[in-house]
Amino acid sequence: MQRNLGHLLSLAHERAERRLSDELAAAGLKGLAPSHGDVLALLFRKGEATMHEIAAFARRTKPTTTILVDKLEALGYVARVPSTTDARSVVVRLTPEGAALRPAFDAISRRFVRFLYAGLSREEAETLERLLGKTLSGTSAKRTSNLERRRSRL
Amino acid sequence: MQRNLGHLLSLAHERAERRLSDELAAAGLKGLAPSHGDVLALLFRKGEATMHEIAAFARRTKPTTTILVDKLEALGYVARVPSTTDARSVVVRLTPEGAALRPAFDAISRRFVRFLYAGLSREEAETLERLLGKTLSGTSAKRTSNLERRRSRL
DNA sequence: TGACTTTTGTTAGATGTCTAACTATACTCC
DNA sequence: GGAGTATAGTTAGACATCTAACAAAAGTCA
Repeated sequence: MQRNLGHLLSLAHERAERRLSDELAAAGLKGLAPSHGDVLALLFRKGEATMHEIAAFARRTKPTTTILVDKLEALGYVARVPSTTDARSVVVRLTPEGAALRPAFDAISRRFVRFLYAGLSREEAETLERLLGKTLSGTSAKRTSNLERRRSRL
Repeated sequence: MQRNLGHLLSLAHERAERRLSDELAAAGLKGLAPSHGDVLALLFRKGEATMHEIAAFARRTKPTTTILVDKLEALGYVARVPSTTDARSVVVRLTPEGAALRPAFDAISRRFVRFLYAGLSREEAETLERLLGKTLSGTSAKRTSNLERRRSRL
């Protein structure tokens, strides 16, 4: 049990998460977790997104997404706007304060990638990604489909 | 950001955790999380352990370990016994009920390993482990040392 | 058109996790 | 041997996360 794949996966994942949290904190975004970063990353890319889209992108459940966006909204980085095309739907947009985070975020992202791949040659990195991808195939990789799976059991 | 190592690591880790939770639930241990499994795994191996040893093995903080053991104790699987050699210390032992879980645990463990390595040849598995290990080196891998690091900053 | 189902998002409650702070015991060293 | 430091665990409080249950709007279809 000591050096198997499960253990290595845990270690690697925890290491990555912690690094990201530390980077976020160092950038003055002390309260933010990696998940909040995912939300912002999507908004930087798309400008705006519904709760549903954010949940799918960040691979979190809808309740979790609600809380994630609540926090970003409380911090003034995003705003909820009612959708004009679907009254059930909420559109989340970056505020000017949120948009201003982009340069810091891009820097964090670059440093994080450098951190992750440190010590690996390009070929090793590709092999690692390929093999990791291989273990993933065969199972649904999206959180959403996990939810569906569970639901469909009933 | 979409197919990088960080993302793959998240997916692989979440997939593994979920599988383990599902296995635990399927074995009738519905309330138990993978961390509880780590505690039990150590006790199966060593018979008994202090809170400190459990924390190190499971790579959780001491408060988390307290709560983990609280739950296992409430479920009747372990018991806290005061240490005879160190009055500060607590020794955690398996109860007969806890010891009875062992066969089910071993089965889960075997199935989990099979699940993790499914689709990988032996050579691929070794390569994956080696590369994953390589990304890990250079950073402290133990949770405990993270705590130390933080403390020593002050 | 109206009933049934699906989808969107929130609320409620639980849980594992963390940091900070505390108590109590053990260790160190002059 | 007593003061200062280190170590073992717990408590308190916060937070991200999940499942279950809900409200409201949209889609489906006879």
